[in-house]
Amino acid sequence: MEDEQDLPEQIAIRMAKRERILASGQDAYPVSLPITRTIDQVKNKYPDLEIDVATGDKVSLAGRVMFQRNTGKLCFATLQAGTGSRIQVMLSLDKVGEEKLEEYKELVDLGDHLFVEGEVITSKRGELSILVDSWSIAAKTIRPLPNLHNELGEEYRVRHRFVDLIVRDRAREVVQIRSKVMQSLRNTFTKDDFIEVETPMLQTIHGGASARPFKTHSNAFDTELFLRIAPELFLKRAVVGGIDRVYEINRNFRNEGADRTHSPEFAMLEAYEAYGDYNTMAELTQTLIQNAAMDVFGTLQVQLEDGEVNDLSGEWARVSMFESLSEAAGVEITPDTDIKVLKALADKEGLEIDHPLHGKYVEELWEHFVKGGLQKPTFVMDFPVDTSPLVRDHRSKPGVVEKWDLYIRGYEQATGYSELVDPVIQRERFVAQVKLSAAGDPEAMKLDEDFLKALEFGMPPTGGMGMGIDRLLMSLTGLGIRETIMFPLVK
RNA sequence: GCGCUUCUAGCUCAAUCGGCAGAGCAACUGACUCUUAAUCAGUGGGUUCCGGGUUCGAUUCCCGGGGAGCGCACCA
Repeated sequence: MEDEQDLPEQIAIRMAKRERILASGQDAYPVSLPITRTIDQVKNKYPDLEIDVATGDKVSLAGRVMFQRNTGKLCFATLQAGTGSRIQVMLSLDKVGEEKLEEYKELVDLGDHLFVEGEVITSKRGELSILVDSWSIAAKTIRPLPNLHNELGEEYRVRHRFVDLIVRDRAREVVQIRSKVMQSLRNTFTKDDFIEVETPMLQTIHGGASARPFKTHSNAFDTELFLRIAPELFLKRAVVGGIDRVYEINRNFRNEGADRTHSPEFAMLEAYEAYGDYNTMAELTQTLIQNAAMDVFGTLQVQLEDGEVNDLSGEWARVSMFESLSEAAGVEITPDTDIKVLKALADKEGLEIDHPLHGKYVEELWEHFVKGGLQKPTFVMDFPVDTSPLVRDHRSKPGVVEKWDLYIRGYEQATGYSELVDPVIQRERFVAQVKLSAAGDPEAMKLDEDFLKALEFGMPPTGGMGMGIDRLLMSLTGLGIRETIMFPLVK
């Protein structure tokens, strides 16, 4: 650290206090403290004491000083636990003595962790308090907390999430909600006999999705490696190996733009079920999300940040992509519709699409005409074949594949397939992707020989689904993605 | 990647048609044994994001760079 002269005033003063504590033979950062109670335990034990009561109950506890009200001979402070619950402590001249009271006033700042021993009482105003017999510093804070009476700025919140978590209840709450949602998802899977695995994040060939990857280099293998854009191809290898019900919740990395709904690293859930198909995966997905809402909020009418309600109840609608598009566009559009007709329609609607694939036009037109109107949870079924290289052809409808996307409040929330398991067709699809890649599409998939070899050993009929965890949190809270991720990337 | 907006004290924000940079909270000194955003009196605290230019003088105007926010594009 720089010279004390150069430090901001408040930091220099606190550094000096730290020195004073150490010089007096005390510890500014003791390794352990004889704590007998948490703040929550005390509050739960005495929910409604009368005014001015002395319980005779001696406790010792610690917390962060959030408010201080120092007077001549009786000082008040509010301690906060990690849970956010708070309790008042009182230091009086007759209990702690003149020397320790002075020392308290001189050395203890807002933000410090304070340890106190004393009796549980209520003040003359009726507030549950600890009447302190003795105190010591539990951890000295060098930097001042921000002012608690204004909202923190957006950038400060994200760059100093540790401070945000101290001062803002909602920040702590979101962390807890996220943890509970993860737990609920895992419970649902466990009840359904799925097992959780972890597959490689460093890959020699990236696959399983259409996206630009992050590249890195292995010194040991002297080779280029990619951070995974999806776990899909490894989870399918697991299914080939007989892990019939398998899922993974872990991070994916995509070298794309970041905005309110996209983060370069994001948590992804993928699940595969042998002898399932895209219908059973739709049911599973609905169950996962509804269970999460019930487990975390106790309701399927989820209250969002802006006051709106996200209604997740009932059986979720299923609509066909081509049918819903035809209806909204007012013209019949099928997999056989000439691509020139699609291009003309796109031009007429002011869409700038320049892509060789028929399916790309269908998807873009669908997003233009239909997507925004899908507020209630809706499975959009049966996608174009040429944009879905890992999905099997529809069992009865020609020209489409058995794939759905789940939309909630206009956002893509999850996707599900009847997986393509025919190694010959899968090879053809990869070859088509390689041609796109050669034609300059940076997101086209690469041909993965090892994955094809796995399919050649026989993959059972399988349903698969993938869901963005951060997106799920957004649907359940109405927050932006950077608020659902505790430490989002900032430059 | 492109466009618009923004960056001032520890935090949240004012102000300047280009002329000594302000407030609230926080901090410091003092008073106060029932406060709770304690109160009262007083005090200090700034590379106005960085670099260059114009100017007697730039925090303000211009150019370049950086961070952030919003919109568009791409994507989940």
